[in-house]
Amino acid sequence: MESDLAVRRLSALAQANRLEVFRLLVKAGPDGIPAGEIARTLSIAPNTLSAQLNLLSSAGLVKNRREGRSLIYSAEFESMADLLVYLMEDCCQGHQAVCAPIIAAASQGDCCDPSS
Amino acid sequence: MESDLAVRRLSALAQANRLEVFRLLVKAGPDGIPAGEIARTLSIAPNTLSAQLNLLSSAGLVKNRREGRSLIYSAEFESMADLLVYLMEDCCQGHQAVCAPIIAAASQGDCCDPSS
DNA sequence: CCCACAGTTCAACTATCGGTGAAACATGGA
DNA sequence: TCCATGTTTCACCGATAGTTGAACTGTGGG
Repeated sequence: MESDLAVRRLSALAQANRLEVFRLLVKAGPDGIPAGEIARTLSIAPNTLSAQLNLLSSAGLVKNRREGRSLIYSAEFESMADLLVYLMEDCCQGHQAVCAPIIAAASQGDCCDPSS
Repeated sequence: MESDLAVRRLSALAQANRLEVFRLLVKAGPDGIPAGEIARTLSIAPNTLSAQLNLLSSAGLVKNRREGRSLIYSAEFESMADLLVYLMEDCCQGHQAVCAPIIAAASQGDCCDPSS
């Protein structure tokens, strides 16, 4: 990934509302959530939320599809994975303090089960 | 980790200069680099860099020690690990698209060797 | 003690960001 | 066709971030 794109994704996540929105969408999974429901859930004005979703979308962290009158937003899981891999890429020049806890967390089921 | 702290760390990394500085320090390892050398390496004015380092420092991503006339900065690897774990925590509600590539990257030696 | 060097702090400027109200657009039902 | 619903777009405002020049602190050498 290019440094520029990493900065755009990091700054897309570097705001309380957007981080909450993204985490909500991540929890929701591939099915996603309509914009209006996100707005009600997080108590964000619809127009404000729309701007935030636009930003997340142009950073490639979120996508949307229309379903009737609703726009369903969902997380772009691969982009998120790219970002995390990028942040870890140059982490371990002979010392494992960075990655070891992450692998441990993943292996202990804090995240997904690596055995499947 | 609290959401507030995650936002502070993400926004500390969400800027081209600071992301480069942090990655440089990560590559440098625990020994760290003097502020002046960082400034020369990345062509950043010393006072500008100082402000950036302050921000990274107050986010807990960087620490410094004095050595003679130099201030040696180094990455806080545990904080970085905390942040990455936080971003992965709620990632996998029944689907593994997020974490699988990360574990794969770590296992394939893109990061550190998980076997040791 | 004085000076040079390494960094930091301060004040100021500009640019960008996040939020709001009003209006517009898109879709589906009566 | 008209209207209600769901969402976006636009213009604007206040607040915050990043950079710069100037002055300051702290350390070591002669």
